[in-house]
Amino acid sequence: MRYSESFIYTLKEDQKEAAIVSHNLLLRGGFISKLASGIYNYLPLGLRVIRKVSEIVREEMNAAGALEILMAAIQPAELWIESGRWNDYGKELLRIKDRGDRDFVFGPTHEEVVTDIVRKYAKSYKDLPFNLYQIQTKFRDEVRPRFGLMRGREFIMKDAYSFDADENGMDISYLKMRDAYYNIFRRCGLAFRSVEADTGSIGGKDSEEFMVLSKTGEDEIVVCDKCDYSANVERAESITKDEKGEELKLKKVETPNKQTIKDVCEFLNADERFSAKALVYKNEEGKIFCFFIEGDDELNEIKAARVTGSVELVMLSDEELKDAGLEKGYIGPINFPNKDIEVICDKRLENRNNLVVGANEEGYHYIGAKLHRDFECDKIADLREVKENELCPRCKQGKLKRIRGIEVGHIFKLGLKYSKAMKAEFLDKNGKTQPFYMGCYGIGIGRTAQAAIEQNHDEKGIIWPISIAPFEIEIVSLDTRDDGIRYYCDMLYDDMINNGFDVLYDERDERAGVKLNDMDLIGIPIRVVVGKKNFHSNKVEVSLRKNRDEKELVDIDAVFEYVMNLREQLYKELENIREA
RNA sequence: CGGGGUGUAGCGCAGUUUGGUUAGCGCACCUGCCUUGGGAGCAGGGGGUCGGUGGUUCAAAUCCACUCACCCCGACCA
Repeated sequence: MRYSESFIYTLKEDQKEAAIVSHNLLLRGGFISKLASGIYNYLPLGLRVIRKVSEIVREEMNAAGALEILMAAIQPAELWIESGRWNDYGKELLRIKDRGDRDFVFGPTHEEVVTDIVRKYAKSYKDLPFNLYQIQTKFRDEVRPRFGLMRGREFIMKDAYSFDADENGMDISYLKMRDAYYNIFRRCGLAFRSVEADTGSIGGKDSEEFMVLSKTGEDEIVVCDKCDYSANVERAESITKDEKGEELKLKKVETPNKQTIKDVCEFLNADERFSAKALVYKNEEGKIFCFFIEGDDELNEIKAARVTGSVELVMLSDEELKDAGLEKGYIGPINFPNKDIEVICDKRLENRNNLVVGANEEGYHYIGAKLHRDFECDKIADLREVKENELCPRCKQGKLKRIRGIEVGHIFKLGLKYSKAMKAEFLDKNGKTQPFYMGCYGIGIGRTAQAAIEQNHDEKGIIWPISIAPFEIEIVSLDTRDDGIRYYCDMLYDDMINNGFDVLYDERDERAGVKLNDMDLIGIPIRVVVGKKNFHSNKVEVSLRKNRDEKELVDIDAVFEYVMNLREQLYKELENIREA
């Protein structure tokens, strides 16, 4: 593409609306433009990147045996009612009506539609397994869109759905996708890691998220420094060294005006780890739960929601606590005052021989309390948030670290959830009707592109991995009025284009600084600069975006080959990128 | 949805506290000259009615009310 014939508009100044580098650079480089909150237009440069990422995804999906389809973006409400998600999905689901007042949704995901397609056609075990995927625009009416393409409301996603005859088959399909994902993110030049994940509202059994490691990531993940254990904090577990403590007699003590765990423990001269604090939540149906965890632990709300089978948990207000008959600051598990509230204890409490707990009476606590001796609860579960440096639950030796990541992909084993709800069935060898075992696999295309910038940039701009750069090579002509230089540049450009390479040729009548700075901002990996300075000695300058200090003067006749080698080398480097 | 903040030209901003001529600056854009290896210079020029609506006033970007949009922090997801 010749620059003068392109549609590239760069900005010198940082964009106010961008809170993170990658968003700022996408805007400044003229890759995207905002239309509304969380809704963006892809300009030529941005679209090229989206296409590059999509193509890598497509190649790897196809290589894994998946079949590309394209489903309708607008879906009838009936399917969502059938799956039960018309109610469960909530406000994030964009609902629209047609002229006949019939309900539709703009698809945020396609489990329902794909299941509907499959149940119509695939009737025999002989058809299985298969995996259908698409790359398509989705819409989720996020409460808080932010960071450009990172969390848009309208976004491009690759979603794949596997169908198998049995659980074993599903596991194999899942592993195939897992492999494909490793290939995809590696080819995109990203430092990433796959982590155990919570399944969230989509439901299902196992699931893993693919995280691009970045300080600005919205997700926190826990990794072991010895083995390959890694998990989203939402689900991470750990081994803690438990001291049981001395077994003491239960005793009620006065604790006037001491409501927080810290105050109480200080007052009683007790270790916070030997106390149980109460956290009271209600779920979407208004059902109330009281969780007891150790005084210095944090409740992991995701785990808590899963244990209670809730979609969402909200903390009770002071007033609601009072209405429930609970004494704020003094809530304890002994003689718990409200039988309608489910009481759940963190499993760590089982290991303590003496605990400080509230007495359900203003101004009093118990000391020396012990689970199963002095009190019982409805459930015991893992409720706590993992802390840094605790022991790895897998190798039992490494220490856990908390780092941040950007979730660019997510794979799930769905099992029978949708096939049962929507009666998607086939006949097995014995002529028996069976529901499909399903899996679903997503990749955020735009998010992946932006994550690449977050990971690869400097103060001048983007440093694209060659595989997803809008162009692989740029030719900058610094003396556009010199006939010899123009003739040479035109030739070189034509040569490269005719050989199928992606080249941006800057032949604008601008000063050198303007052109070079624009190119640095846009971030094209290989740069060829042709100017008087070297051209008269039959040389041009070639350099890489990622290392501008190493400029090579190449003989004008050898440039084509030199650049082709560089290009090949850059692609090869991607193959060597390891999982972070 | 709760909390905080911002809306003045395509982008970045000043002006608003204390109402008062044709609303200003930088970048970008157009014309000409000049310049051409890291965002040049000179001269000339086009573009906004100050997010919207209503009000107060002789007079509103500026004061008041309502409203909309956007951004940031929290609970959800690719």
